Amino acid sequence: MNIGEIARRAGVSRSTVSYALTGKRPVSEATRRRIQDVIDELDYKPNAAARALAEGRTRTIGLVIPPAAARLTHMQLDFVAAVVEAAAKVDLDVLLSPSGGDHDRSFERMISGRRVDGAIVMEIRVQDARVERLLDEELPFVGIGHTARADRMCWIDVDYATLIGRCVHHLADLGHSAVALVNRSPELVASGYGPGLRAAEGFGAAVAERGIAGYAYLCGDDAASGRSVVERIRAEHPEVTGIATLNEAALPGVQHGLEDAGLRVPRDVSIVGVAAAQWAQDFRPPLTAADVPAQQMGAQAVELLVERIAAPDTIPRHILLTPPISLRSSSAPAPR
Amino acid sequence: MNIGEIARRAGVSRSTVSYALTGKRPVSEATRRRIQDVIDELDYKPNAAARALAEGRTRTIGLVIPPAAARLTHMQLDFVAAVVEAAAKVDLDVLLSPSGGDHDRSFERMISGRRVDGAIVMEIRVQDARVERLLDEELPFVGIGHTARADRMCWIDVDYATLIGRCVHHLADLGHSAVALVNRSPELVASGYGPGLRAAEGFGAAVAERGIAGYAYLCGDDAASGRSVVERIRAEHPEVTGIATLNEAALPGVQHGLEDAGLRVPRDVSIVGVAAAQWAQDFRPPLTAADVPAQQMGAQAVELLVERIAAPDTIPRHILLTPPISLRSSSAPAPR
DNA sequence: TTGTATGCGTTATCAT
DNA sequence: ATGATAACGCATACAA
Repeated sequence: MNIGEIARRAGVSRSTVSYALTGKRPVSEATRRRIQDVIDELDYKPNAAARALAEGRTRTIGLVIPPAAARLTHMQLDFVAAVVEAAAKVDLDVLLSPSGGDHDRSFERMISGRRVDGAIVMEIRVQDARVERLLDEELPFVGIGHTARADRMCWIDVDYATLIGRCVHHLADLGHSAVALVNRSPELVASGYGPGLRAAEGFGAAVAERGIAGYAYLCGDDAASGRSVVERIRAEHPEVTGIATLNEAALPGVQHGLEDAGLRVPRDVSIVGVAAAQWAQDFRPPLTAADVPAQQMGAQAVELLVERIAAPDTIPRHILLTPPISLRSSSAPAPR
Repeated sequence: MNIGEIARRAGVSRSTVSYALTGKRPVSEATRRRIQDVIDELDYKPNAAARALAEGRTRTIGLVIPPAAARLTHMQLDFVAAVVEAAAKVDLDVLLSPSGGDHDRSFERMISGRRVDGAIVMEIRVQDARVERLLDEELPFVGIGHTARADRMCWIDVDYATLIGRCVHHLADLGHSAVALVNRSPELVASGYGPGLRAAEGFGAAVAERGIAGYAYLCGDDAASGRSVVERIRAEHPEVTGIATLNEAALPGVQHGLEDAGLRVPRDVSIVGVAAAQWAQDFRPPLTAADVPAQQMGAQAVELLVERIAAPDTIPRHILLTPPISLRSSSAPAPR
């Protein structure tokens, strides 16, 4: 079923059908109805590929997610969900590309095949090949996270340096004098993962400012690693009574590890994190944390992208969020 | 950059370039090289929409996910991840459509716009408008889950009736004489959600067979509901010492609720579930559960779909999985 | 208000 | 082994 067939049955030309559909040209009420009847009868829908070819746009956006998708964190999952919902709301389809490094086939198909009108890229690294690729392909995009050269792109991010700093201050305020940072995985941070690097900075600055002892640990993004990082902290710095973290996935393991060591949260050890709100609430005990508004961010990313697609040559906008810390039950005054 | 430009610069016709690219017709080594050089130089990639239009296929599959995407369970997330990975592996792109009922715009775009060569539909209900739609549109698809008329479609599913039955038998074997089923949400089950209905059947059959007391409860897919269902169970049937569930999302709340009531797992109450393996392991205490191999299922769904796209008129294949229960730490002999 | 003709970038069917 | 050319289904500039 194509537009020609509709035109034939309605006794009009193809262009009239097309215009009746798009409304880009006035069509008399009579013929409009006649056409609509035929369309309804055969339930005709224009072919997306043909339309994309003729129109030069696909009405689709790409969403570039981390490749090891099975290990998406709650926060990442919330981003994906929010992006998909927000896109659907403005009648945009979402094409998923699981790609991290460069030269990824699905990423390349998306970009150079012009399968999408624009893209949202998750888990941006400080230097990111995908960003370079998108820039020189001149495809509109927005990052969730930003590169070192932040001015060249459109992005939305969370101010991890400040947030982890606030975690430290909160712990210091509670009287903790030795704290540890449980950062993301060694591989991720080594590859220049922005939040990891910035969290480390913020942590260093804050402990220096407060004059307390601070020890930064890298930790794999899984429960087992969380467990073992606790063992390392206990062995190397048993005086630590406060933990700041942005590693959601490790936290259940951290919790188990503390339990194994006979330590209770928050009586013996306080934990303060940066995490998705929903997740922080459901943690046990409910986690004192800077709640990252992942859903809102996903929706805003779509907004930014839509803007950018409409006006690709304006200067890139940025949004940097610094959500407040929500006090819950995982932090308490330092034990005496 | 289009194929014509490549042809011009290489001094050949467009068709020759096309054939050099697809290999569907022999091309002399000399011209092939010449063409390839031009292609590499301009890094030309064929336009996806044009190709789709000419070829009649999009090299894209649709993935229909539940609409309230923010609340995807771990198991659902694992499906999505597995599908995306498996699809990427065979150079298929994935278009996401968050749609539950019928008449969903993104679903309709996908189907009638012929944006995809086939689709994978998650969270199938016993009677499912999307399935009907796909059937009469004659678009190849496979369901994760099956309808009442299972023979008409291609699907892969988990045998919830049997698995929940096994949970009950496991509890009975441990001496529990009063058990409860924590099912999925009232809305979901009321709308004919297969796993919910089949779990209830399996539960009923098993408690009858063992001659123990069994109480089936519906429960929203969230922690708060989990908490309140425990309160209800405690109030109405305080003798219950065993819980069988397929409601992952409620389980943290169930756990909290039991704690609030001063009950410990598994000392006072045993919990046995049907859940994603990863999640069951990370639960506290590690959950005795039938581990749903979500990743494998996602990959198999893609395989089935690829098969079906290649041969749409063969009789539909089905895969019904019954993974064994993995004993972990959430189940123990009934308290005396 | 409506119709005609052309272009979008490929693939594929004829020819040669 | 290669070239011309007609689809593919729609949008739109140009005519009437």
